[in-house]
Amino acid sequence: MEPSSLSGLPAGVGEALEAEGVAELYPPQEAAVEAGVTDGESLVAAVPTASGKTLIAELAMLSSIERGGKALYIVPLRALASEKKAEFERWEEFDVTVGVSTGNYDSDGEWLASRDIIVATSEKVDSLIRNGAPWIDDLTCVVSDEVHLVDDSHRGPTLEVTLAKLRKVNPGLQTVALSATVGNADVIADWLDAELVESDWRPIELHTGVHFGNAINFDDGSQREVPVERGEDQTARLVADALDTEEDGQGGSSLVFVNSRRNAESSARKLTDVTGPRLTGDERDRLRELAEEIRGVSDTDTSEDLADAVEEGSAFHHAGLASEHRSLVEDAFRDRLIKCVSATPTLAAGVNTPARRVIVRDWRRYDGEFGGMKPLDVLEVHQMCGRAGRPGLDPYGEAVLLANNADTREELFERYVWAEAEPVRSKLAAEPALRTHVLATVASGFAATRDGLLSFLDNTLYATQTDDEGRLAAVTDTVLDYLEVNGFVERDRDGGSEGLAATGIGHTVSRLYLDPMSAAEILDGLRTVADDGSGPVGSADADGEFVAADDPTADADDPGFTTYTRAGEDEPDDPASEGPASAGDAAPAVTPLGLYHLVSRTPDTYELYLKSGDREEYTEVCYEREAELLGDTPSEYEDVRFEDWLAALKTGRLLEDWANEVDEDRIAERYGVGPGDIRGKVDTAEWLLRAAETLARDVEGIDGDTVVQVREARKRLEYGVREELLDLAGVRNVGRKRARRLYEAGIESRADLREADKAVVLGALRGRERTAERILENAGREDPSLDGVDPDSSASAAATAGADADGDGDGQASLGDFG
DNA sequence: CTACTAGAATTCTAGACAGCATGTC
DNA sequence: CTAGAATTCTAGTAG
Repeated sequence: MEPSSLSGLPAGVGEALEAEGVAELYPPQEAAVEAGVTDGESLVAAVPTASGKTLIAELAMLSSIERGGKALYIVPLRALASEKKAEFERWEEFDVTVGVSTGNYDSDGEWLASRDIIVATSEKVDSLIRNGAPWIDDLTCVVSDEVHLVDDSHRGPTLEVTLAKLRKVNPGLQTVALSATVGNADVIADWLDAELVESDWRPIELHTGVHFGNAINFDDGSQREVPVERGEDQTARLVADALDTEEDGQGGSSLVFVNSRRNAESSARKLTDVTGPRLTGDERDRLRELAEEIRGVSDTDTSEDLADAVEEGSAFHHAGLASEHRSLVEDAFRDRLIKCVSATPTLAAGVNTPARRVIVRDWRRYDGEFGGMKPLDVLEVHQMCGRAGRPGLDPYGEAVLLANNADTREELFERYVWAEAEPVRSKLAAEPALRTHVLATVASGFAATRDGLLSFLDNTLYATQTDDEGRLAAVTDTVLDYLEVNGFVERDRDGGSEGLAATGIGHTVSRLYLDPMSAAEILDGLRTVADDGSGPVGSADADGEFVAADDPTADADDPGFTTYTRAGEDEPDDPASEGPASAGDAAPAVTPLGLYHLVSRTPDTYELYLKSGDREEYTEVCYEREAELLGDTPSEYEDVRFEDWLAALKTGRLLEDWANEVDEDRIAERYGVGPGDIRGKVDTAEWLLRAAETLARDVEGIDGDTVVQVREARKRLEYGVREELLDLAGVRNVGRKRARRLYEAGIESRADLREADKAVVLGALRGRERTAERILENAGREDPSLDGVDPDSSASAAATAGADADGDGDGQASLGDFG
């Protein structure tokens, strides 16, 4: 089928596709057209990666727009949002406009409403629905990319509920779901009332095989000799083999999947022996430049190690890297400059980074819940293998699993090569998921009664595939109890069907996109500042499930029997809850650490891993600074939550260090994290503190002064500075480093910048004239020009004595009069 | 006394969404 | 109840 023969698309689109080189639709695309994607039919396309799924989505969206509609494209990752946007922007010449909305990158709401295609993450869509984005009910077509992720226990339920809501708001909505090949695509199609297109067809052949001994055995029966001498590294030989096999005059790149960050780093270092000697002089030069760029991103060991490897044509890729690191590596790999990337699963599901040869070195990964090394899901391995074969560059792709004995080889064939991906299963009926979504569903008016709620939930994948009717209702009831006890919903049990309504604070929590348990924890923590009450009602255990306050061992899977009491109501043994605190027993002061610890122990923050020795170290810190921690410290010996408390304390200290201007490399070393982790933690904490500020204002019984403390703690995280630099760091182009230097030179505030001796400013900024001029301009100085000014060299030395310069010297003067 | 190495003991473990208002060194 | 690879430590040996 030729693109130009398609009907229903904007005029010229078919021809444009042919001009792009799409002479014929791929078979799955043709099947999709036959199933009616261009006529507004809903469709589930379960086809391999890189077999033209995106075009199916484009056909659906473009035809929908041609009929006067509006399309939404839901992606699983923020990084994919920009990738898709760039892809869709080629339709702008046909007057099809594209907008993006993610937590990172947001076009403003009104502008978004005028776009024809909107790309967003599932969480963002959920949030937009909660906040009543006006264009939601104008949608005529929604595409859900990688729908098989509904299987993910953490994020899957959001996608599931969001799709259900979109379809509820908009009954005629065309739903196009793109999925990897999974065991039960028919069930997904059933759920979405959609046609099903299922296919294994790929535009580039994929050979999957297992290497053991001296050869790779492929699934088609063929063999490739890759001898490995004793003591030689299997992976290295396979990478070398791919590089030495020229197609199109170039050797093939490899992608090595390993099971931990450390392995990724050490693998990259080792493979440097393979890639380095095969580089051309020109490549070396370009790689050296790239390495410099990488070093410039961050001055941590991680960054340094990456740069060292990259100079030799090898790289590693994992979530500890800063996002700039990641895209530098991805781009250089796509440009064939980097010959081999050793990666954790970040690269299996992320942006498009194909390689000639994919090597799945580790097929088991540590899983604490499982209690050991757990074999990867078939789906995950298939996704990794699917990265093999670069369209237009490779005649075929090769995916190789590694075995170190004959038995393992057979097992790998059985388990992965021949196996079908497992069926997708909804994870909705779990407390953490329902806690959030039940509240949001009630708060945004999708249900006003318990029956209404259950019937809404009946539109989810969970309902279509469960055989246990009662479970969802049972968990829902548990969650409703929790939400009621914490004051997020009100229940009216008088009528025939129990009435449900979100309270004011419940609405706020829903709109802020907080896990209700996070909100409860934060509110409780902030309240202790005022009245030192007892703990929250039901507290998070390691999984974010909640357990009854009076029975920490309650089985969360058996929700029927837990009961809850309002905080402080009947806990006679707790002396703290008896009567008001005596006059001498002043409320504890709020410190940044207290707040950082508070948000870090919330289920919305990932826990840092406690290494050996950390337990002792942080137990000590915990006792030293117990007065600062908000809420009651669990007992070291009796309470299972103590471990989590310490992990949160570790995170809290990391944040405190950041706000105390500790260098990035120091923090990375001290906490055993990468630059990407630091940014991630700081971001999350910033977000939660902002939410905390809103909550604190919205709710009674929290001191206004506390709100100010929360804001300051947040701002200090935002800029990564101590209190006295807040004003300076707010000036554009002034970060934590420059602010500190200016301050040491006696320039302590924005006002000082406007008045100060230019020579001093220039000296503090180490003679960078352009930078200094920009900063002066940004600070609002009338005459920012630095022509003919010589830097004052004494200003670059730490001159604390110069602090008596003109200006008020109060670095935080502007803090209170905001908002 | 140092350098080296084999084997034992120990260590450590993937990923990443959201709000809000504008810009690090 | 359950793992395994990489790194570090240690003891033994050679130089």
